[in-house]
Amino acid sequence: MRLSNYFLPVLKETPAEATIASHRYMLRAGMVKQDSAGIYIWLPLGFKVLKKIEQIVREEQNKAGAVEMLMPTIQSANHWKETGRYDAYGPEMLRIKDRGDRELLYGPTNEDMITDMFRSYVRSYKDLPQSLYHIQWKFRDERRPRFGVMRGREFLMKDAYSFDIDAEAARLTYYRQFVAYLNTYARLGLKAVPMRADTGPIGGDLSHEFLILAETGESEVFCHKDLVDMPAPGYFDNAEDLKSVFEQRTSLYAATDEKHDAEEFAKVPADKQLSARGIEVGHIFYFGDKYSEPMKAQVTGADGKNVNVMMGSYGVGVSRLVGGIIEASHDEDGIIWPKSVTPFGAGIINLKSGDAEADAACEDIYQKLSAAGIDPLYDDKNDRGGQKFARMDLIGLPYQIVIGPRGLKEGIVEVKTRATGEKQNMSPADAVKFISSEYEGVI
RNA sequence: CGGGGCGUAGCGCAGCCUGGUAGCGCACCUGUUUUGGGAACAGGGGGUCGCAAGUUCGAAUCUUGCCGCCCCGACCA
Repeated sequence: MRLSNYFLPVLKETPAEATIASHRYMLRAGMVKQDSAGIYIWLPLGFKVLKKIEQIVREEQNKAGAVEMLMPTIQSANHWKETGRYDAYGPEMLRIKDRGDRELLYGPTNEDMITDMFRSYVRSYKDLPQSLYHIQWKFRDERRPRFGVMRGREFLMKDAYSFDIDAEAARLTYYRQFVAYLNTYARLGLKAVPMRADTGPIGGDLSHEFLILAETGESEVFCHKDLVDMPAPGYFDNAEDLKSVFEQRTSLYAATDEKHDAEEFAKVPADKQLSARGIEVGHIFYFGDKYSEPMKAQVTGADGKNVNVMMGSYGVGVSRLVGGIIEASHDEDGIIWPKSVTPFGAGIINLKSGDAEADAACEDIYQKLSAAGIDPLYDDKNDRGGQKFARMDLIGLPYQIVIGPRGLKEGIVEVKTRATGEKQNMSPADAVKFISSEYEGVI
C-alpha cells in the first residue's frame, strides 16, 4: 500500500479522553474513531489489525475442531424468556421493539439462541460431540464504557459452544478449548495466564479467565510466577495430553481477586508469588445442562433414554485484544506490533520523494517485498524525514526500511527493527532478504 | 449506579469570575527558502461558543432545563 493512497489520519496530539496507552495510540495512529460512548468506527489501519487477530483466533478454533457459523446480532426475546435470562440479564442487555411491538434484543451472547438451533436438529448421541463458533459483534450496555476498545459497549467476540453427551466428554472438550486458547494467545505474542474465575450470569461450575498482565488492567490478579512464561502447549488431540496440560496449568495458583484465597496463595513460595493487574482477554465456561435442561435440548443415548446435552461456552474478546496487545507492546514513540498481527509487514520510508533515484529504489523494494508477501506500507508522501520517522514509529510496523539519496550513493539502505530500535545498513537486495527471513513461519 | 469534571475551529487549550469586536498552538491551503529524526518566514481559510428557554439594550460569559462526553469507585469478553 502506498501511503499517499491510504486513509491514515494520524494525530500529533493526544485527544483529551484517552488516558491509557492503547487508547491514546489507537486514536493517534488513526485506528479507531469514537462515535459515541463505547462505540467505535474501525478505520482502515485498526480494521486490518482486527481482521488479523480474528483470523488467528479462527485458525486456532478450527484446529481445535470447532466449526464456524454465523448467528445474527439481533435476537428474539423468546429464547431468553425460555431460559429465564430475559429477566436475569438486567439493563446491560439492549432491548428493542420492532414495528409489531415484538420484543427483540441486540445479543450480548448466544447460548440461548444456539441451544434452540441445536435442539431443533440433533436427536442422537451419535451426532455428538459438536462444537460451533462464530465471530460476531456483541452489545452490552455497560454502565461505564472506558479505555477505548478495551471496554466498549459494542465489541467483536469469538464465542464457541460445545455439546457433549455427558459431563466427562464435556470436560475433555473444555480442556481442548483451554489448550487452544493458550496456543491462540501465544500466536498473538501475548503471555496469557489462565485463572480460576467466577461464572457470572452464564452460570456453571468450571470456568477460567485468561488474563494478560498489564499495569492498566482492570482486574487484580494473584498467581504463581512460573505460569507467566510457560510456553504454548502446541498441537495434539488425545485425552491424556489435553488433561495433563490442563492439570499442569491449573495445579499452580492463579486467581482473580473475586476468586482469590489469601491462605492458598500464601502456600506459593514467596519468590514465586506474583500479584499484579491483568486484562481479561478470554473466558471459558463449562455449565452442563444449564440451558439444555430448561430448553429441553436432549439426545437419545445408546441405552434409548433421552439425556440433556452437556454444554460449555468459550469467549475471546477479539476487539479488546487489539487494545490488549498494544498495552503489552508499546513504548514512548508508539505501538510495537507483533509480527503475527501487524497491519503491514514493513514500512518503506522514502527520505526524498521526487528524487528520481530514491523513488526508483523505493519502488523496486516495494515491488519485491509485495511479491514476497510482506505487504509493505510505502511512505511516498512529500513530508520531511522526521515526520515520516515519527509516523512510522507511532503506527508500529515491526520493520522500517529507510531509503535516501545519501545511502543510495553507497548502495545501502537502513533497516530499523522497531522493537529494539536497532539499525542496520545493507544493500536493498539484502534488506528484502532479511525481512523475508524474519517473517518465515509467520506469513 | 454513587462521586467528580468537561463541552469554544479537525486536535490541544485560553477567554467565562467582573456581560460589549471570538483568540492561541498544532493541523489545513498558497508562496518562497528548505529537506537524513515531528523546518522557517510571509499570507490565507475555517467556529450558529453542545441544545433550548430565560434575564438584559446586549449572553461564549449570568439563571434554569435538557443532551453529550470523560475521570474515580462498585459490576463485566
